[in-house]
Amino acid sequence: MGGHSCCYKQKLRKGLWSPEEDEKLIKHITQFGHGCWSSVPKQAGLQRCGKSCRLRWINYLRPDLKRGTFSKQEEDLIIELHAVLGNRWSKIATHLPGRTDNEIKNLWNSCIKKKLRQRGIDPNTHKPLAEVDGGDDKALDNSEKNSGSGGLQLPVTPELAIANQLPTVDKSMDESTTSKSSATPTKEFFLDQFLANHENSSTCRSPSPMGSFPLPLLSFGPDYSSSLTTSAALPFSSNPLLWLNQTARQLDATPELSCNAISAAVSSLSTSAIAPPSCAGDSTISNWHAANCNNNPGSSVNESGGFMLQSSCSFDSGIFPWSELTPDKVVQVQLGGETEDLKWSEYLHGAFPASAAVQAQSSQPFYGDIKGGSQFTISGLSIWQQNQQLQHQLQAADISGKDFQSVSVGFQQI
DNA sequence: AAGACAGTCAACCGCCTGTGG
DNA sequence: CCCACAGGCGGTTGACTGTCT
Repeated sequence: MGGHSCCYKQKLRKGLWSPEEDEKLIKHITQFGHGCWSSVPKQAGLQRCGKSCRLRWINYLRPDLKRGTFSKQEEDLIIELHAVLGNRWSKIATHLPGRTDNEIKNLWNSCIKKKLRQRGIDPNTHKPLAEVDGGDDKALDNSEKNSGSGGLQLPVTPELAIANQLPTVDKSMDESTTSKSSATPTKEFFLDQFLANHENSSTCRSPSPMGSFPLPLLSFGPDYSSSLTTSAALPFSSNPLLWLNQTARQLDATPELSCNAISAAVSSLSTSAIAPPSCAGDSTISNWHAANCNNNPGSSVNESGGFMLQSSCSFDSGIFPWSELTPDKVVQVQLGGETEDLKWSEYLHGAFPASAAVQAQSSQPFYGDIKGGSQFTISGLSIWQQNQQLQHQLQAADISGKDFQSVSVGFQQI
């Protein structure tokens, strides 16, 4: 695009993608994988730059994408994650299966921000608006500018009020975030651990699907104010995130603090039976693990039992006869004993009842929104899925190895 | 009916980081 | 160490759409 070398060489198309372009890109990637993105447009016969192709694929054409509106649970989760991660949309997106960072970012800017303000909460600091410089728009603008740092911002609690007296929380957070050469475990490391632990713990959940979700105070339901008062006596279990924040802060200040102790505490957070006030019976969190596995699109975990197209199970387990789908081929889909006849084009547009059923069940529409009547066969999709599976297995091994290394170094230095 | 306005969303832009020569 | 390149990310833009007046 614009300033990128891949865009200099020839006149490249910009703007919206045509169905034909989509078709070309899908065909190419499902057959060959994307490999080097900069070579994709050439190989696929597209007058686009590689980055544009990548974006189009990631944000729109990928078969493991959810489409459609966000559920209330997803919105709550985004708010909670934003309170922890700030504007790191890609990180937030990894916790929402089938959602892209772009989608989440758009939702945040167009919708959630407004909702939070209506609730009297500053969307950037997650504090009551009254506390953000009088809560006027000017103050909002200022805080918005500061929000990009992804600082750890939490709702105001008595503990946080104390915590806020300690200096340079966000700064140290940012430094720890950016100075990746530092071998000392950072707050972010523990936050990641924290989140990861909860993702993991959600896979062996107690009967309540939300039983282990640890961010009760980050819920902005009507009982928000009551949680402010009840959390004071139990600094650890009642407000684990705050505890984590403070502990991590102590860690910054006192590196002699045992890393093991922190890790153990973080782990125990995930197993503590904290029931968040506003998320019971939520299916989104049921998919939290799947979100984790969404880093691995080839994974097929969906413990809620719902149909999740994001995962390879949809493609590889033969639920849908992808390889046989053609634009006008009639497909039979069995749902609850009833058989639905539908065309592939309807399939793509999510117009068949199954999509509605699936949507109702899991708040996720089927891969239904490919624009403009793209018509193509998807015979290569399972190949793509397999490639993805392989790639992500390799990546996962690599990442865990790196993590292990950095943790080891961190332990050595403490 | 038509223009104004607001909301949504796909796509672009520019910057940063990692990697390989 | 420097440079070029690719990929990734967050911020922003602009087209489109729906609603209101």
